[in-house]
Amino acid sequence: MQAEQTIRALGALAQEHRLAAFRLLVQAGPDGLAAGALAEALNVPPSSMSFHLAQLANAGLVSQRRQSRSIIYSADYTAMNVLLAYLTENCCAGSACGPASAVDCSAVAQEERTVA
Amino acid sequence: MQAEQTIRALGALAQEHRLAAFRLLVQAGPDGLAAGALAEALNVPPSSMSFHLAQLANAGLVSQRRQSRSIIYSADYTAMNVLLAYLTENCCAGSACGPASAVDCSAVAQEERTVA
DNA sequence: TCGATATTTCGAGAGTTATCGAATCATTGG
DNA sequence: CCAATGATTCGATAACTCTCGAAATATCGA
Repeated sequence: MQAEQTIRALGALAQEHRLAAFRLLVQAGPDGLAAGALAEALNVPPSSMSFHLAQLANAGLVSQRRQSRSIIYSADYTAMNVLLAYLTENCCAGSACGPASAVDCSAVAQEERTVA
Repeated sequence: MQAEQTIRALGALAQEHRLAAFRLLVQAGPDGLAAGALAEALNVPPSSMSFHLAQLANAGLVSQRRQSRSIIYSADYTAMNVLLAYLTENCCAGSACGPASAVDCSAVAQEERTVA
């Protein structure tokens, strides 16, 4: 069941510090960032950061590797793509969802535009 | 502050019943579905369904309108696109975004650095 | 107006999540 | 081996989320 995995990923990202950490990791690229660096950047105590990183890892959104004394985290792009693919499919209901930017599902919603 | 809104949307979708409900609403299109129909389809008591629909509405992912005795919910594609756009931008950060995915983050480079 | 139907609000209980200091574990340099 | 460094686990607490029955609200049909 794909929804299971999707829910875990969504839940993992649905938190201020975790979303911020993931963003930093995405920007950092494959080199990743150490747990401590993330904690400092986000101004979160190490134990709290560790808790959040564990959630992200559990959701499969980040991977970790030890480098000397540090533990380096890096974003798992594949997992993120799986998530985006699921949401895109379930957002666009089979119709076209702009592959180039994922920002034009609007065309699908006939005139249901409730101008947010 | 875009991250705020993103977190609310992610949190709203990060729940079995709500993700399922949203999926059904997306499939239903602009016509939407009544609260009761969703409750029945998902096998969830009406009061529970109401709770979840309120969360989705609060996150701006669905809109509601009364039609006679029923209250019809429908997916807000725009909100979903905003969410996807945010995730896409924060997923791709300049590097290629996975191949075998329905999402093609290609052109979306690193133009984040905007969140407060 | 009354009764039936569709939904929401309220309230209580159970469960989960977030926080963070202290203790613990792992690795390295000397 | 020992001290220092970087990170995690533990434990307690607070805060939030989910669940769902009962009561309240809104609408319709007769």
